[in-house]
Amino acid sequence: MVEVREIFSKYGPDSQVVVRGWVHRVFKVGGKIFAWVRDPTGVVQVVFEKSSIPEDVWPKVKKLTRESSLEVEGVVREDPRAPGGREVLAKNVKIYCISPPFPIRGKEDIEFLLNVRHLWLRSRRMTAIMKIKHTVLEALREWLLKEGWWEVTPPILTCSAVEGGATLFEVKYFDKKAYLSQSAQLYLEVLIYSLGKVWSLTPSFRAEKSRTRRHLSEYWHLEIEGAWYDMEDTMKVAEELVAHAVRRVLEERREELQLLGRDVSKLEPALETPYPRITYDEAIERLKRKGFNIEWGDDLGADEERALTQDFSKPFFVTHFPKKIKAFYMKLDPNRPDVVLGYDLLAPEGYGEIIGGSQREDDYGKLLARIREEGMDPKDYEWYLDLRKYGSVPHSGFGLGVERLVMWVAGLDHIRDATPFPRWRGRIYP
RNA sequence: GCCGGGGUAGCUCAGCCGGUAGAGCGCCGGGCUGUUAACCCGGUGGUCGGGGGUUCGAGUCCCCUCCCCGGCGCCA
Repeated sequence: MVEVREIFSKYGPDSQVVVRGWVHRVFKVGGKIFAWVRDPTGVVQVVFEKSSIPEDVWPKVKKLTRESSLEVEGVVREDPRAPGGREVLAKNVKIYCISPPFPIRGKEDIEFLLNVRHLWLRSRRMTAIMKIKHTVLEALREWLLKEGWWEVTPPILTCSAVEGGATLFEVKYFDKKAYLSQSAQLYLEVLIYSLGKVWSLTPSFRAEKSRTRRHLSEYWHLEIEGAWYDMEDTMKVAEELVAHAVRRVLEERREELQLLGRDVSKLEPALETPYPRITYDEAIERLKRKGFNIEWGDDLGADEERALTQDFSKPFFVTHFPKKIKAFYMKLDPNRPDVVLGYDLLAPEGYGEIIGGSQREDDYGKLLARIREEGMDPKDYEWYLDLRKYGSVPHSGFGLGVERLVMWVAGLDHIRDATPFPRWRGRIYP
């Protein structure tokens, strides 16, 4: 058994090969049948000639359809008329399954494709994206393990909110109510007291009916938390981590990026760290100069974020946001208590936020005050507040949206394609 | 939640001032020994998203409703 890719590298003309896979496309021309056979590594043209295969096999080959599965035994030969310059002349074939007419032929609209997502995922485009995501995930893990971060496993079923109750998915938990995790952060904060530097990769859930191309209801969330880390320390982690992932993709997924039409020169500046840093104050100034009607204290909307990304050719940080637009757990800047020691990392080319992080409030009294200020019930955060009583230390962390990162790296125009089975705006099928 | 666009054959769509449903592709049959979205001939194809109303007559006009897509907000 050989991989299709190997026919174009390792196995030259006249090699005897056996390949198996799926019929990507089939053309029937008189006494010849051309089938493009796809496996996970590529596509090769297989030629069936009436005289080249056993007589009893021919009628079955005539029935081949798109996405039929088969195993072909044949000889490699060169032919300029074949895609890629090589093809396999079939000597024999075992057909596993003749498919009924395949519903996807390339002109379908997005709604239809989403309903047949289970079949659409076989496309070369989706395959390329999934391979890129694989490499991104591998790179993220590789970097963190190399740098001594402990991988931990926080719960998905949780008792409390992190980002606000309105966006929680509620589930039945025996005779109680529980919620699907929106973030592992609070649990990671628990674990730094024993492990110091921790990270996790988990699904996170947000019940917002977001109608944007940058939001999923279920997404893969990579979060880190480090004891004794201040804001700047974790910003360094963030930029090195992202740069490493981009480096890995550029090294290992060139072919896939090319298939997607991704301009890799747009990615190369991200290899070099540090990434630029601007404060929220400066962002507002820049936006005012660009003609935006925005005041200090306003959150950065999609248009504003997009406009800022035009000023940079690589990811960049925006830091020190007003406290009223950020979460309660962020530490206030001791020199300027109206802003937090928090940051976003925005990807260029209009992609925007891929990481959000901060130094955490480590003072019991101040954290309690912030919880009350936000109108939340301190009772729900008793265990979290405990962390500030028993050996509290300065600490910081961030969350990275894996699909956001993949979307930017792969140059996708919608986040739903950065995950095989997108859950967003209520979609749950297939 | 708000704003905009849409739902007609398996798929992509057309359907004018209301007059009784169309094309291309697919599929089926036939032909073709180099196809690259093959081609040629013949055949097949419909709860016009759902409900109600106006009308002699509704895909078309009106009301209600469901679903999908794009944008905003929220965030990673």
